[in-house]
Amino acid sequence: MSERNFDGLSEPLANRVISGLAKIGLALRNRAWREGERLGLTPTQAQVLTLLRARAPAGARLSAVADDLQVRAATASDAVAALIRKGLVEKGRDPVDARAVGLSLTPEGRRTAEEVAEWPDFLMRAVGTLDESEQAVFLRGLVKMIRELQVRGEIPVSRMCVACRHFRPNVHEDPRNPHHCGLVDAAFGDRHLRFDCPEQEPAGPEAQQAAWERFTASPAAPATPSKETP
Amino acid sequence: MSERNFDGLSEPLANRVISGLAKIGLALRNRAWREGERLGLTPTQAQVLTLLRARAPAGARLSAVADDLQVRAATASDAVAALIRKGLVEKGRDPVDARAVGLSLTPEGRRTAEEVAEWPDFLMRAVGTLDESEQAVFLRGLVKMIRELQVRGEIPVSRMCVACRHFRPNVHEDPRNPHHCGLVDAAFGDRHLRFDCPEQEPAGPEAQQAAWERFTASPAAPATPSKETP
DNA sequence: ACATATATTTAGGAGCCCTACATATCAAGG
DNA sequence: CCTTGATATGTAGGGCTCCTAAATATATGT
Repeated sequence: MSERNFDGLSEPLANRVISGLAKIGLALRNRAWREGERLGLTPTQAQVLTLLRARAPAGARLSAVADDLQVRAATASDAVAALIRKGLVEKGRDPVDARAVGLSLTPEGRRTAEEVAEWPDFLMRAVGTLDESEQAVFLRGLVKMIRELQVRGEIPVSRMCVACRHFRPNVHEDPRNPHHCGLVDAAFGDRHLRFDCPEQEPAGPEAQQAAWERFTASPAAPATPSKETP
Repeated sequence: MSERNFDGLSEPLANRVISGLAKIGLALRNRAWREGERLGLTPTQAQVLTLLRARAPAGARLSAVADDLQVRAATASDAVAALIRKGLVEKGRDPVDARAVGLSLTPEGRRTAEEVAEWPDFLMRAVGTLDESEQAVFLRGLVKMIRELQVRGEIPVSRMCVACRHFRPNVHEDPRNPHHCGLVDAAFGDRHLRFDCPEQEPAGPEAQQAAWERFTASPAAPATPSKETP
């Protein structure tokens, strides 16, 4: 009677995942346009402010901004010029390399950046409809995808835990907090993994690879305790 | 000694999820800029082509395009004008409403749209690093988030399974295929949920709510058999 | 010192995205 | 039929986003 095979007639699962991600990406950008109007900011400018806020107080070079935003240096230069016109960003020459400029937020830029940081609140509620373990699995999935993109050179590397020299995955018994951060000397779980940790220090390629294998070896979150007993 | 509490010192989990989603959204858009150059398309134009491809052969009105892209009608009009100049899109008056324009792809537009559909392949590989059950949980999470955004009016409603009158969640025993689609009369699972099913017919508000409750009542996929042992 | 590489800026061009404002058309009511 | 108000689209103008190409200044290596 009714036993058709949906797996046969539908496109790969990954297609649907991507279309969902695209929908959220679109929502984020369009939200940024609308919110930005209140503050006189465009999405790109807002991203620059956010980046400089994350990098404060050290600041960042123009080329670092361009890299992070995945645009050409010329585009980044435009956006920064607009922000300087608005009094939100300052530039100063880098003492060690006179070609480079060091960008930093003005006090008003700092205030504005704080406001920008609240834009994604509308998504917070949506993420909040997932229970904690769903969120953890979801985050782990994002980490896996983003790392793959970074390894392939599709997107710029960011300061992820999984590429950090202090990251020691799956070293604890507690299934909720199996990993360890050597820097703060504390156990943590998938749900704590960061994409942009200010303290991150990249590990060497082999160490990174080894940690990655150990990280991905055990299935997911607190779902299944590992098979191996040390 | 070393038992610090990471939950206490880190930001809410949802923040990290959002920052990951933002990274992927950024990657998608910047990828679109770069790929678009080959075909002489901008991201917005590409989205219009993709939408018209999905809506073929019926076509779509300009206002529908604007809605879907979450931009003002004027912006959509601009983008469409560019596509018409390039010979990829045609417009004809709608027979029932002489104010409206019906947009459709030209043969060349159709070809171009096929190429555009392949852009997200770079993400396919990234999604592919998740195993099937991870992907299913991930997709389910996206569905929950996107539905929440739609219910709140934060993003335009799309033709999602979970809002369809043919959707009957959790009616089968098979944990891999617990749902049923009344239209094709077949069982399916979380991994088959669509965001833009061409056949979707919206259910009434109460029916939608009831289906949603039944859908979210059971935890996730076959991913977490934590307590029950078959 | 001299070529080459790097960091940034400028110029020019198509397009994005908005707000206003202008048309055309529909749907109702008188 | 003929206003009135809502709807569907288009035009104009402005600031920005993006790009490439080309200029400028500085660093680095031989």
